[in-house]
Amino acid sequence: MHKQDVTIYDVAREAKVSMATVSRVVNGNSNVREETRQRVMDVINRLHYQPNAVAQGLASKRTTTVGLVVPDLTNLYFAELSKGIDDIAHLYKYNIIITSIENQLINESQAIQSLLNKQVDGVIYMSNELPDSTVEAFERTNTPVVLAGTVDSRQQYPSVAIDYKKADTEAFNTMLNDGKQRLALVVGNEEASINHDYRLPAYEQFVVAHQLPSHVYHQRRDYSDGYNLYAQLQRDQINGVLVTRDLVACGIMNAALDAGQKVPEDLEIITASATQLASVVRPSLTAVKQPLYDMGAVAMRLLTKLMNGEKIEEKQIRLPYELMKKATTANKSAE
Amino acid sequence: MHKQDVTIYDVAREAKVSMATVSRVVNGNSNVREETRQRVMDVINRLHYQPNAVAQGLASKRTTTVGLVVPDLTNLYFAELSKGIDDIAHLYKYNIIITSIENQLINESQAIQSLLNKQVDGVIYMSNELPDSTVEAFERTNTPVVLAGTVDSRQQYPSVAIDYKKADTEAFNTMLNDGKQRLALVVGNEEASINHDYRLPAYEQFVVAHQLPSHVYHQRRDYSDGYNLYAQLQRDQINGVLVTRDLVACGIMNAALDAGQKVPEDLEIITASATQLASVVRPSLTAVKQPLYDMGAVAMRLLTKLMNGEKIEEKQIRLPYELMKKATTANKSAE
DNA sequence: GGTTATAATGCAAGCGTTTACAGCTTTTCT
DNA sequence: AGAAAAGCTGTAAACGCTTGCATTATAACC
Repeated sequence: MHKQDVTIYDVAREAKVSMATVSRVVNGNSNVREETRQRVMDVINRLHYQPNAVAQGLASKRTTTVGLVVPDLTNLYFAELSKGIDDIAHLYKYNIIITSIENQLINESQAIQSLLNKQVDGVIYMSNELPDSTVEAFERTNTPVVLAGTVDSRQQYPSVAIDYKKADTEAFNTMLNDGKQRLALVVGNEEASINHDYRLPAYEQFVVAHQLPSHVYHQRRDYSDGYNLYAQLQRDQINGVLVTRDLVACGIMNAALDAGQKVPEDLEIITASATQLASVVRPSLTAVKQPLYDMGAVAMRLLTKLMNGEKIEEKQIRLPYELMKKATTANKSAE
Repeated sequence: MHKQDVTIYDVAREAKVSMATVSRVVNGNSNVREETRQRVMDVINRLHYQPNAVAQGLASKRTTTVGLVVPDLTNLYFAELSKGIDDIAHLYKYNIIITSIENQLINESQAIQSLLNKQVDGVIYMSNELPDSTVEAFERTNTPVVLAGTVDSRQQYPSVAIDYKKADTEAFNTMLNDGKQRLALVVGNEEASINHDYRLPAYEQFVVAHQLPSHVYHQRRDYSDGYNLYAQLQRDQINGVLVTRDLVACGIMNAALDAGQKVPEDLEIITASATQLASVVRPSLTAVKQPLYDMGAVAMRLLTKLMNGEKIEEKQIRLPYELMKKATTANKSAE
């Protein structure tokens, strides 16, 4: 039914050279006389020849394609990371096959396998969990993997992130300085490495050090989770809360506002991963601003090196973050 | 350096059949004796054989991959569409190569060409503009294309959208009924088909019919554009505005709130394409709720038919939308 | 039981490239 | 000028699969 019709062979015939030579000019191999190169280029342009990347992939065993594994396309955290990845990927002429795994571990295996069957040259993995089955599939195919905005307890793959422990501690300190003594932590999955290895320890250490009560709420993932959680926070007399996801933070904030509370006076809310969202809602949320775009970009750059066979010096890359305080804007929308 | 090592040939040898037979069982061809099929399957599992999709693609001329063209990954409008597309694509076993064209017409050509060189079986195109060069590339390769959440004046490709003209008119009517007489329209690119062919005509028709002044603002694409536009709206004494993008709408709203105005009492803001964002900000925006997920899903389903060579009856599909009024919530956050 | 249809398999030619390797032409050097 | 080196180009064998066609095994029929 479709697909191109002009092949490297057609070009070769028209230009009166061999396929090998055409291939060389297409791939910028320098072993071609300028005159020949020009002649071939002319034919290429005249015939609108475009190399068939599938055939190239088969012959060269490189597809110039990378896999992007992401839990949810509509999660701005990952979307902003992806943008950085995408830009650098383009720069290095890679295409991106995107695979969303939607937290259904059931068929993550299938999705990953299908990705690998496409012979991607590398994978950027973004998700709070990296199942064994997935690691095994990566190992089996010997595919370079980089984690972006993601950490894994195995520390097997390079990962680009921020220092979560430090950031969280700074956030708690901010609230404590604001006089909030009843601090809470709201996370998604307690067992995810990011929480298990960083956020929870940071929190526990903090409350112990300052002799504060400990309140951790987990399995809060979306807006309504946050909204509904507010009642509980109120019962527990929480007046400062660090929330991992800003959509959840918005839910909490709106519930608080709807209940007639003032933010941050009555309840200070800090989001541990700010996206577009955090800067649009009012009153603005205090936020840990992770350099998402840069994290994605660095991760992708790292992957290009791995795909090139270069060895990486430092595998666990931690980028600087910013804690953006927005305490005073509260009254702007309330006045 | 890497990649799998067990090929169809290994399986054939181990199972004492020909490659052809292995290929048949892999592809579920029914012309295989059950006993043989079982034997081959056993070997496949034992050897962890996985077909090389690149080789399959070359041999069969079908890659089971579709291209997704999107302006910006972090734009929730497209992200929500993409989610619908992604789900259906998975259902039909297609992988997705995503290409963001970031409004830089400069290298959209390159990006599209690179996508087509990968021999995608079809493309879903989402963007306000469909340049001639892109159409030519599609035509040259005879690739099925479906537009999602996108319209094009050529009406050459199937498109899945809503009835923008009707939706906009309904939005203007709502504002008029609320007593707003100075209505404005805020769009991105005036020349984009969606605006040129639908939104602007709808607006002009409406203001003429009701003898209202006409105020159109264009080239407003992001949050700060909206925020900065507010001063102008105030100068023009606008009290009702339809904004195509909700991020822009949020900018306008926040500027209005910062200026001490009440929304919607002093300025009614309706977003013509609601995303997550519209439901999180306070006061909630009145919004035209497009069924983005469904639009994506329908578009992808349509594409599977085209890729299958089926003919499509109706090319311009218009799904129902919803106008969600949120007038009364304004005081919730203001009290 | 011999014929025919039918199901199951194998053969081998692609699919459109890349890439050793070899061979031929120039250059360069002495 | 002749030899060695370097630069160009072509030949042909992969790459790992699909698929039309031929062939053989099995089933069905009278």
